[in-house]
Amino acid sequence: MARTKEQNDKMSLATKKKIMEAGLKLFSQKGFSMTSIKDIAQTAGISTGLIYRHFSSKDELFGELLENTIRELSKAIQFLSSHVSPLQAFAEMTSDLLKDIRSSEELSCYFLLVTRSILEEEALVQLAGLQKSDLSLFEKAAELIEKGQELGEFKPGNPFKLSLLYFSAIQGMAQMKLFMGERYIAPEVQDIMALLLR
Amino acid sequence: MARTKEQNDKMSLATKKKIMEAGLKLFSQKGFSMTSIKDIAQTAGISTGLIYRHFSSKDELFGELLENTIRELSKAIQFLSSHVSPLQAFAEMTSDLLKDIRSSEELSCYFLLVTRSILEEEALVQLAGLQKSDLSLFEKAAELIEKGQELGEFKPGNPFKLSLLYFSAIQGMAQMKLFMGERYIAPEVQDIMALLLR
Amino acid sequence: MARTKEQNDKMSLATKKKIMEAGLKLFSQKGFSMTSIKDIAQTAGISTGLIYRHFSSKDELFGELLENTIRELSKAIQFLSSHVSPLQAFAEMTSDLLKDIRSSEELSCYFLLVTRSILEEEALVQLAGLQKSDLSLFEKAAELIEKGQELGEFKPGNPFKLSLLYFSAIQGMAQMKLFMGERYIAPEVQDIMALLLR
Amino acid sequence: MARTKEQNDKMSLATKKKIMEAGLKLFSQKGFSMTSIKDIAQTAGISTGLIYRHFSSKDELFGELLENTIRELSKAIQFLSSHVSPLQAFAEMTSDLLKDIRSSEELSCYFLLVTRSILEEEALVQLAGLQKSDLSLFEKAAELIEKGQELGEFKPGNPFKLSLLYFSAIQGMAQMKLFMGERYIAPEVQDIMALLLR
DNA sequence: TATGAATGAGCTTTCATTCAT
DNA sequence: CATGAATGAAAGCTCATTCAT
Repeated sequence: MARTKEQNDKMSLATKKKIMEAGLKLFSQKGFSMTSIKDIAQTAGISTGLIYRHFSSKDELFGELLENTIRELSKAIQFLSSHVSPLQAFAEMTSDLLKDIRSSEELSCYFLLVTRSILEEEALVQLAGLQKSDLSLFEKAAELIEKGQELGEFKPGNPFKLSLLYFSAIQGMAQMKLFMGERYIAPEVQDIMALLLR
Repeated sequence: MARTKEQNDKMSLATKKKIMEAGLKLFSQKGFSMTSIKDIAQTAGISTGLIYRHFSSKDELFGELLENTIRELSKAIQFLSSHVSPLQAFAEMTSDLLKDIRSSEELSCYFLLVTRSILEEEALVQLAGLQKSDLSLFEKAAELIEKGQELGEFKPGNPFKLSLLYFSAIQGMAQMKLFMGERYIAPEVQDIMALLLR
Repeated sequence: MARTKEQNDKMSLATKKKIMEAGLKLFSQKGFSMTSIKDIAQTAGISTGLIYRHFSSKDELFGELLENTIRELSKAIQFLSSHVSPLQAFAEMTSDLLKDIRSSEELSCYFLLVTRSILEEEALVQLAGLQKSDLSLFEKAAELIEKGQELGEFKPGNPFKLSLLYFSAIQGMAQMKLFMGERYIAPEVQDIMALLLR
Repeated sequence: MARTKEQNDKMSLATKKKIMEAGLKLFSQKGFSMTSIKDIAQTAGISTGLIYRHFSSKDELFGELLENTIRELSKAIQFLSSHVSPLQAFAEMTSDLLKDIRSSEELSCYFLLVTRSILEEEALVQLAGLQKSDLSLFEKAAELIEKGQELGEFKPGNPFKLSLLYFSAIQGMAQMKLFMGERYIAPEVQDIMALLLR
């Protein structure tokens, strides 16, 4: 008879994953408008029509990728909150982020996807959720910074402002890496930490 | 004949200026693909056809704006080089850049235009020129940093790497400002300088 | 081997019948272009692929339904010819057609299918056959009308023209019924017969 | 300088008229789905893109044509209402409609457009308005029939039912004409009037 | 035989670009 | 020089059809 349901599900899932990987890569590299459905299909090695079996529109695909981003950011929030020493938490997070940036891997793409999605006005609906999520990341970080300031490890000043300073710098690094490619030389953890420590 | 040649030239120049201002504003706000020629014409208060008397294509308009950016960056390079104290040079440049970012003014737009132009693959031709110009900015800055290191003012380490660190952070700030709008709180000069000083 | 040839044939036949019923219903309700193969498959309770085991294309399915229509019309022709009294023949046929229209049943669908197939230019091939068949229906009816005129029962005038008048009206009723649904009030037999009688 | 505003308006109006004529012809002949924007553009002798300068979508073009139809039907209603003798009113209207059908002219197309729009589920919004308008035509006609019945000119029976009978027949004629083309022989006024008179 | 994932041609729609005025 | 109507290539999306299982 036909394929079994499990076989179909497996195929379907594999295809969806291919599409999302291609989408993440292309959207974060070229932006929403510059990335065509055909591009994504070619990168994923499938036909254009097949994308519409998994996502009802280009916007929806983009939206789902953004939601993933939110989820990834939430994980980072969790990570920050669950650590005891603010200093250690930031050091580890910075180390992870720089590693990602160096290797241009997924999280780095996510960071840029966020940036792009904001600059392009697509996805206005998701944006609300995204900005909130992003802000709450900044706020969680700010709380940690405040705790660090009490411990005398972090430099004094408005903790939220310092949080923004930190993430702006990280974002700039991801962008620059994408811009310069192999010629980019990523900084060391302590270079970034200098923004926060006394 | 009604108007004199000079009058025509003056009008022509004024029109071109209007187009470039509109282009800079829209491209840096919405990105290359999201900005239509009609948008630019409306913002400039002229007809679409007139744009093509001054620029042979949308790409060319974009390219010319990029070239302007390069020129602006060159000025920054000049500024850096002509100052005696590296520390003072960086402090002043940082102050200027942060001021621009705070007020979202022209130079800030230029910065984002560069970023966008890199992410969108339009303007591949100009890119080469831009990257070179950009790199030369980074290199000039690196030279200054090196000098500063010799004077014991700057922290030790690969000067080019520190230069990248500095400009990445600046770029991240500009992006974040655009993202968050009024909610963004720009850092102080010494917060940024912490990246470079011991 | 599991099933016998006969069992397979029976299943096959049952499937084909289900497809044709679904096709007739949907094509006459929504028209050729608005009806998708997926629609038909779902209505028939089978997979899309299976339709192509029975019909080589959507057009062919439509064509076969049209051929059925021709066959139905032929039966009406036979019916007309075999009756002695032209008056009685028309009265009975009219009664049957109005009954169909009132109940929106199969023959009514067929009528509309014909109409639709003519308006949509699909099925150009079948059309030839259909028009011929249709014309021959009109001609048979015309012959009967002529006979009725000789008997003094029908009004004088070009018999073919009267035949067209009659079938045009019937077709209009079918259409109007579909249009208005429950709000439609079908006429009585004698209302239609007034077109033909003195 | 440029074209004057009047010249532009004239060109614009002429183009819009060409589009609407092509649309009316093709939609009523082939139906909404079978008619492509390319078809309309070719028939109108313009480019596809130009259609979108006058109508924001295919649906809107169709909708505007439907609104025209409503307006035409309203005129017919006015015509009916303003005449003194019901008999004369119907005779004249019938004469006009048959003339249109014979020459396949505009009003005939409008009639079929209505029919098609109902069969295809596009234009659901307009449909409400259309059906109401159509019904009010039937009701106006019914009133006239009732008056005629009081004068003893029209046959007895439910006036609304007779009204439907009349318009169904007219609609059937229009359809048949389109179907058979030159081979169609239209009936005389009194042939149709036989539906209503004693 | 039966399934539904996968394909790709073709449709609607957008927009950079041209050109008559 | 200035306009905006007109063009047509290219994008997003649909759906008849194929094919591996």
